[in-house]
Amino acid sequence: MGHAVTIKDIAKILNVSVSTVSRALRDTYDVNQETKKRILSLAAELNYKPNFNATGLAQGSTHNIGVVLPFITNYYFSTVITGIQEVAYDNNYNIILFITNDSSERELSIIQNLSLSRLDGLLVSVSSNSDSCNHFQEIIDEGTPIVFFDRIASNIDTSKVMQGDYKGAFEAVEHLIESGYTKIAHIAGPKGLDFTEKRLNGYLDALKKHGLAAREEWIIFSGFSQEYGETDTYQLLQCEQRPDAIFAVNDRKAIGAIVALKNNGVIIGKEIGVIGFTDDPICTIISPSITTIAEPAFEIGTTSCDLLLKHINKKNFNPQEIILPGKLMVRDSTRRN
Amino acid sequence: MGHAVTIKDIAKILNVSVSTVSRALRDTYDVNQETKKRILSLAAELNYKPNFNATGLAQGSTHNIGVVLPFITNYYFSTVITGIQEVAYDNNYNIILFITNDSSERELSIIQNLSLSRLDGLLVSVSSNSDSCNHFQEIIDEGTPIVFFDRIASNIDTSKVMQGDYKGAFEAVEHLIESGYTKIAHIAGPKGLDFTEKRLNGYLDALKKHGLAAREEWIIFSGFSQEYGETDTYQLLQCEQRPDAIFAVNDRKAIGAIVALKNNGVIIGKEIGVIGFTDDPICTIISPSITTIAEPAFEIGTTSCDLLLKHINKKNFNPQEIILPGKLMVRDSTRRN
DNA sequence: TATATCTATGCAATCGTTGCCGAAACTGTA
DNA sequence: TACAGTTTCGGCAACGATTGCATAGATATA
Repeated sequence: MGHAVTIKDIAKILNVSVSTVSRALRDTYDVNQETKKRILSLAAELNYKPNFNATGLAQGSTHNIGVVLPFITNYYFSTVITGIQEVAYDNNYNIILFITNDSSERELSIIQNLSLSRLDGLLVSVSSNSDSCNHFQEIIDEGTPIVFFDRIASNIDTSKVMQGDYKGAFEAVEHLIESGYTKIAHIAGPKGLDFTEKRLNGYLDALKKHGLAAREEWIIFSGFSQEYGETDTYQLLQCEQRPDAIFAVNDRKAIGAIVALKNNGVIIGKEIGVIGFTDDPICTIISPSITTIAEPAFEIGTTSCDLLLKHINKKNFNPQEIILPGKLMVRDSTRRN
Repeated sequence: MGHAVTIKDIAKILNVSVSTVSRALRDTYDVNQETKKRILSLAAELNYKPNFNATGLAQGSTHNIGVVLPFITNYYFSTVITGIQEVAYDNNYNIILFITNDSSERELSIIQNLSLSRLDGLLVSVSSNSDSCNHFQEIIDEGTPIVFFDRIASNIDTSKVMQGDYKGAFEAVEHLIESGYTKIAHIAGPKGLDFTEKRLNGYLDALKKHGLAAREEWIIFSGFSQEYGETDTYQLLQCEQRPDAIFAVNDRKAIGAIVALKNNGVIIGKEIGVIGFTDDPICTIISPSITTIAEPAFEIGTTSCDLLLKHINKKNFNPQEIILPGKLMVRDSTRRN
């Protein structure tokens, strides 16, 4: 109904020019204290809200940032978004959500149809099967900053925020060793993926540091789902040398391991220890509760958004790569009694 | 770098007026087939993207819809959003996310600071402790349509999309009865909440239909969390007449019930059946797996978004209230052997 | 008193697009 | 040939805000 109040309305009522109103509102030019006060109070009274289409047009900035990610239906990503949203809200930015369903085609289509005029910057976690990242480079070249988080495009020169996969894995395995486990298996992610590698290396180096052997049959690469966790575990139970602990690349696979071990009557913790990665809330619900490395999802969101705002506000902000440490959460699945 | 290509650039290159280009691009006015073809192909070649700030300004519409909800870190809401996003994407709308953290103050602050000029419409699920909904009415009065989903503001005359709480509860209890349980308890939500009432009524009516008694001591009102589910269940186990089945108002409380029953050595399914509501993925992970009523979260998202688009596009679209049915998912927690 | 300086404000162009009005250029009809 | 009717298109004024430039009036300086 009616129409939203504009600076013109205020100008007419107060019998001043629109430019005066604009300047008073933005507190940046010389405006008589008295008139400024009148303008501000009338604006408040009329509940004036700037039209962002107009400001966007005039000064080339909207207060929107785009968030592009594979899913939001899991603990990790939804928590990251909550972190992003927190910083964005505090800085008066809005977030526009783009979900790729982890499909590179969808991702490409989203990026290509993106109306950059609507966005001041972009926060992205690339879909797992997208190989080429030229489309991101083009956006950066056109002047819209991008910050990558979690699943990064490593060949693009911009800020990136990741969790400490290597260190987290190292710490996880070291925890197993310190708890007295010595025959430690790893059910890993798909080969070739960045963080599969990093977590694998953390695992290997922890073993090496403590003089433990890494047997090839104890390392299984497969998908990320619970089902893979189960089948991987059944395979481990067939090994000539049966392991006494399992480091899973993520919590879902750890859950699969738990299920498989239970099905085989193995007493978890006592006979075989299990540790995961992520700290999905399920870890505390399932029995036994699962020891895991908590990923700093919320902080990943806040840091990424902070960085992006810096890129937006300082033209030539130097790209940063930030690695946030995980945190060991000790629970029942690695308690020996 | 450079600047995005505009309609003016195209006009200059082709030596036609901007209005002709605009018309050709929008395919709505009379433009010579030949020139239209030239314009379209040049636009494609130059990778022209309309500036939404400008179109928004000119015709008073952005292609943005706002989504206001309490959380996104749970299965239900993140799935709803995924549904919303799906429809929005297909119709070339973007979604801007506002998270209230389930706080009415935050909700109010968000709504009051909303720049309506940036939004064509709003999809909202109100925060649980917000009593007054005047702020929503004001937005509607100013001409921005709102569609409520899940947690609705019942006194506002606009479209609403909900799940079938009453029928779902009815069906859940009937399933228990058909499975041979006769002494059915209900661990409910907080008193006074809309869907606490509806699920309670479904429970009561199903009992009545089958000539079963509803004992007061078998109905416990408390919070929504797993912990409440546990304490409620301990309380039920103390009852003079011990129930042989529990209908939980949601899955989290059902999980609590499972935990409590396990702790007391009760064999779930055989001695006491448990049924939940939502179909959180945890239901299939936990053991025993939990029978539940699946809420149509994704469909709630798509339907709400569909409705909102109708409100946006037809000025006086008649508000509709849509109730989407849940679906019984039978699992181990209600199998008697 | 005349001139320089400053403060406070207005004017008008601009951002990219839409949409109304009307003018050529062309077609068809009498 | 004259006139009406179509097509096709250009001009121009919005939309709401920002901003460089100009200027009126007040004040200070000589």
